[in-house]
Amino acid sequence: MRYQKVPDETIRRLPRYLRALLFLQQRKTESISSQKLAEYVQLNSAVIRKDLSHFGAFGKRGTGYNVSLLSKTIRDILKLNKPQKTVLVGAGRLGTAIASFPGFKRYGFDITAIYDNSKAKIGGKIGDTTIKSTSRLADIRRSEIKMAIIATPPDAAQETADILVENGVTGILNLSSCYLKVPKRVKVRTIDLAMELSMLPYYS
Amino acid sequence: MRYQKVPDETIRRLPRYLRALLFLQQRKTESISSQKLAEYVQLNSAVIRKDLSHFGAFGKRGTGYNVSLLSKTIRDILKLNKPQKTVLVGAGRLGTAIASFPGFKRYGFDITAIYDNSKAKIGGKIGDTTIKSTSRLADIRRSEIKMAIIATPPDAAQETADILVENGVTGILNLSSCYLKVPKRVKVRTIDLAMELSMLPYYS
DNA sequence: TTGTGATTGTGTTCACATTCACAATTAACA
DNA sequence: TGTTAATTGTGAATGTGAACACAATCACAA
Ligand SMILES: NC(=O)c1ccc[n+]([C@@H]2O[C@H](COP(=O)([O-])OP(=O)(O)OC[C@H]3O[C@@H](n4cnc5c(N)ncnc54)[C@H](O)[C@@H]3O)[C@@H](O)[C@H]2O)c1
Ligand SMILES: NC(=O)c1ccc[n+]([C@@H]2O[C@H](COP(=O)([O-])OP(=O)(O)OC[C@H]3O[C@@H](n4cnc5c(N)ncnc54)[C@H](O)[C@@H]3O)[C@@H](O)[C@H]2O)c1
Repeated sequence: MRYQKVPDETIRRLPRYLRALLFLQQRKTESISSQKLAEYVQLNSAVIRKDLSHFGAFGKRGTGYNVSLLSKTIRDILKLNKPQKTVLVGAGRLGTAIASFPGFKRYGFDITAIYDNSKAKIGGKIGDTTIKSTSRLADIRRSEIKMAIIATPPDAAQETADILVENGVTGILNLSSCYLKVPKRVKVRTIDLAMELSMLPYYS
Repeated sequence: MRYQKVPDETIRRLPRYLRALLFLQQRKTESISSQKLAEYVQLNSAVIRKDLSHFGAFGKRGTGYNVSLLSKTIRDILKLNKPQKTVLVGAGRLGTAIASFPGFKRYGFDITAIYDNSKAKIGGKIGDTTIKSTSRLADIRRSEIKMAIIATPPDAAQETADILVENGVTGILNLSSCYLKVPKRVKVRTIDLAMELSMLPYYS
């Protein structure tokens, strides 16, 4: 697959399609038109068709897309078919909320390791997973962990990212309020809820 | 101010600038060039200059921008100068993490009301704020609350949004995994952490 | 006052993303 | 088998945002 050719915006939308498709699968819907899917995900139907066409033509004209085929295809594209082992660093309020949220499993993520640097937290458990000391963070090298979630305070985020990247992580969801410097091969998505909230009053 | 004229992307970036400026103010930095600011927020300096130019010319050529003036100006633009009273609906794991996070205050948000529909939670407290029953959610009409954070399960999100909008809310940060239908005058930002994470493996 | 070095503000160009619109294709059915 | 209605896949048109590049401006020093 030629990554260059596919727009970033397309990749960003694929999970939205997948979420809708998983919902439709629960409802035992067998096929769906781009038009109907567009309503679910609040987009123009042409966007959906063009997005999907980057990866081949798996719609049927006159009918639409087969829900389970499309769902499987998108999971393949996004590499979500095999469980993605994921590490969480920072078992604070936000980190704990994330670690105990069952919803990630549905998208193929498995939080198999949790690290924190607080004596009070190390050794404790979230669900079945024991919180380990960040002094052992480099241990992830010997696992198959490629994905990471950073939920530490901002001033610990960069050093955390450095260790993660050194030890095999190629994707980071960064929830701390600062930007990270990483090699080009590593993909970082930074979400600061305070930033997202701060946009809203402007429009009022 | 003519909202139409200013690109949405610009508004989305202003909070990033503000965050960097608040940091610089702590460091007692008096002025900053677009070039330096660009490094902090990981953007091209021309983007910053163009963004700011939509609202006037408050930079000094040869010197850069006055940090505290720019910070105040952006807060004015974003309407963050007066505390924005905010309601949280859904005091679960994510909601509790948000309600107990002190960082929102720095951007002018004040979570003055929390609602949940669980008997076990109603009457409890997060910090100084008592969790109230969603049956009383319409009470927010008599407050000055314009902003809302939805952290309920997805199937309760739409009905929650409807009540919020009916009672004066014009901005919603929606953390539940579904899209909301609201009147055009209401601005919604939907963040589903599972979606954000799902993009990452593609690039690995 | 004049020259110098830095930096803004912005017209222009370029790149990308969205929307339109329709020929091609399929399913259903008479 | 042929006709109809639906829907995809996609070239072309349109819209939007990012990057470039430089004249205008400013601080400051000689
Ligand atoms: N909670 C929110 O609503 C919210 C909103 C916006 C942004 N954030 C950001 O998310 C991050 C986490 O927020 P939170 O509310 O969970 O904070 P928190 O203080 O509750 O949790 C931080 C956790 O990180 C741990 N930690 C500190 N240094 C560490 C290190 N070097 N290595 C590993 N772990 C370390 C702490 O022991 C703690 O458990 C922060 O950067 C915060 O700015 C949070
Ligand atoms: N926790 C995460 O990491 C995470 C990640 C991605 C998405 N989400 C989404 O965020 C939302 C909240 O997640 P969570 O982990 O905090 O869930 P949670 O189950 O811990 O909390 C949900 C809370 O909402 C309350 N609630 C239920 N129905 C309600 C109603 N009608 N009105 C008001 N309150 C109601 C419940 O009593 C509970 O306190 C969910 O939609 C979830 O899909 C969470």
